[in-house]
Amino acid sequence: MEGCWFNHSTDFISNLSLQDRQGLYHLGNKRCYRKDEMVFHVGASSDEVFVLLHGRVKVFELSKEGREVILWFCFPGELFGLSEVFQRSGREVNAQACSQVEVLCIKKTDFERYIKQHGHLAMQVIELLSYRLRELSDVLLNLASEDVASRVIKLLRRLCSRYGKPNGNHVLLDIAITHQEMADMIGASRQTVTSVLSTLRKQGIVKMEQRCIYLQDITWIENIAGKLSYPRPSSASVQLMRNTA
Amino acid sequence: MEGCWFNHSTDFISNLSLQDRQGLYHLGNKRCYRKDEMVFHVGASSDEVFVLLHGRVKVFELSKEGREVILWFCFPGELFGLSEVFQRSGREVNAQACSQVEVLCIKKTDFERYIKQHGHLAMQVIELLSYRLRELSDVLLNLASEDVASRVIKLLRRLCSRYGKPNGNHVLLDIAITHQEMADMIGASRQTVTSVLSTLRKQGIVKMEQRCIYLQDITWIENIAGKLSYPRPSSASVQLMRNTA
DNA sequence: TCAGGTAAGTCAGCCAGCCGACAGGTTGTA
DNA sequence: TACAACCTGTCGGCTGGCTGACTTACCTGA
Repeated sequence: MEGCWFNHSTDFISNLSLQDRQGLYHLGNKRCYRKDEMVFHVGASSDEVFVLLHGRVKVFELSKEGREVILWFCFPGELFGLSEVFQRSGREVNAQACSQVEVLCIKKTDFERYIKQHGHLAMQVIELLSYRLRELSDVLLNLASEDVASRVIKLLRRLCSRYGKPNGNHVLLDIAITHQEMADMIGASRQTVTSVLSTLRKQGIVKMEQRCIYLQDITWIENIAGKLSYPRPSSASVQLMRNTA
Repeated sequence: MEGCWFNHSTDFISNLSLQDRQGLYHLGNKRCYRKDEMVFHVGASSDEVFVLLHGRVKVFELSKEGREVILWFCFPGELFGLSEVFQRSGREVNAQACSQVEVLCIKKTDFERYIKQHGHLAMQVIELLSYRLRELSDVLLNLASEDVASRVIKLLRRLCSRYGKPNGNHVLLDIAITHQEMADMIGASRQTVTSVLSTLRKQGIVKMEQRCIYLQDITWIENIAGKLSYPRPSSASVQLMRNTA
C-alpha cells in the first residue's frame, strides 16, 4: 500500500494531544441514542458540538421531495455538528444514529472558550473544516460532471480511504452500508447503484458478502478514479479514543 | 424583505476589527493579475492565502472531460485559497482572475502565526469555513435531488443573497455572469440554463439587460427555493415551476 | 464601420438513468 | 420457527436534459 490513499484518519480526537483530549473530555458530557434516533435535526438550536464515541451517525439533508441526501457518515472519534455552531440560526442538517450510539456533547460556549485559548486546537478545527470542504468539493465535482458508474467507483474509493481495512491488494469495507445509502450519497437511484455494483462484481473488481464489500482490484479503482486529491492532515499516531478513555 | 435572505456578508475583511485588518495588511503584499490569468492552479504549492482587493476571481475544478465545475466566485473583501493551506500537499482547485484583479497575499506561516495569537480571528476563519461548508452542502443537496429549473432558481437566490442589490421588491444582480458560468455552477448545460431563464423571463420573474439580471418577483423565488436558512418551507407551499408554467 | 469573437436563443435527436414493479434473499424479533 | 421488514437483483418503459448544429445579437478594437 505504498503511501497511497489509505489511513487518512478523520479521527479528530486521536489526532489531539493527550492534554487536549482530556481537556475536551472534561468540557462535555456523554449521551446515548438508540438506532434511528435523531441526534439533532434541521431547525434545532445549534449550541453544542458532538464527538462520536461509539456507533455510526448519518449527517444528511432532506430534499423537497423527501429524498435523503447524505453528506457524510461519522464514525468513532469524529467531530460533528460543528459547522452551524458559530452562527445565530439553527441546524441546517440532520444527524441520526445508524446504530446504538454514544456521543460526547460539548456546549458551544465551552468549546469556543477552549479553542480561543488553545490556538493549536483552533488550527486543528480549521484543518478539519478544510478537509470536509475539500471532500465536499470533490463530491460536488463528481456529481456535477460524471456518470453514475464513476460516482459509485469514487464513492467506494472515498469510503475505503477512510474506513477500509487493507489486506494485501484487497481492501475490506465492513461499514454495512446499503445500496440505498450509497445512492443517497451520490444522488442516484438505488436500482442504478445495484446494477453498477453487479457489473463491478462480474468484472471481479468487488466482492460482496454479508453486507461487507471487498475491493479486489485497488489498482483498477485507482486508475479509474484517480488518486484521492484531498489527503487528510497527517496522523502519525492514531489511537482510538475508547482505548485511552 | 423582512430581514430575510440578504446580508450574508462573505466579506471577510470588513467583518474584522480595524486592528486585525491592519494586522493582516502588514503581513501580506499586494499582487495584480490580468483577466484570465491564474492566481493558482491544481497542484501548485499552497503556501499562501489571498484576500481579494479588487476584481472577481473564479474558484473551480476541472472534470476529467475538461468541464469546469465552479465552486464559487470571490468578490472584493473575500478570503480565498484557504482550505488547502494547512496541509502538506498542493492546491486542489484552480483560481482564475475574471477581470483585472488585485490581491493581498499572505504567507501561510505568517497567517498561521497571526491567527494562533489572535483567538477571535481564528474564530472568524472557522466561521468562514463553516459558512462555505454550509453553502456547498446546499449546492450538493440541490445537485443531488433537483431538476435543472430548481437549480437555476436556487442559484439565482444564492447569488442574490450575496451580491444582489435590493430595491423594493426587485433585486439587481450586476455581477456580469454568463449562462455558461451559471451552467458550470450547477452541473447543467449552457443550453438548458438559457431555456430555463427564457421561461422565467416570459413569466415575468426575471428581466435581463446588458449582462445584468433583475429579479422582479422575490416572493415567488423564495416560495420556490425556500429561505436560505433552514427550516425549509413546508412542501405544501412549494410548487415546481413546470406546474405553474 | 467593419470584422472577429463571444454570448444568447432555439431546435431535433438521442440516451443515461429514473421510476414502478416484482421476485428472491437476508435479518431481526416475537 | 415463522413472520415481518428490509435489502438486493432485474427488467421495461419513459423522459429530462445532453449534444450538436445553427442563427442572431452584442461587444470591442482596429
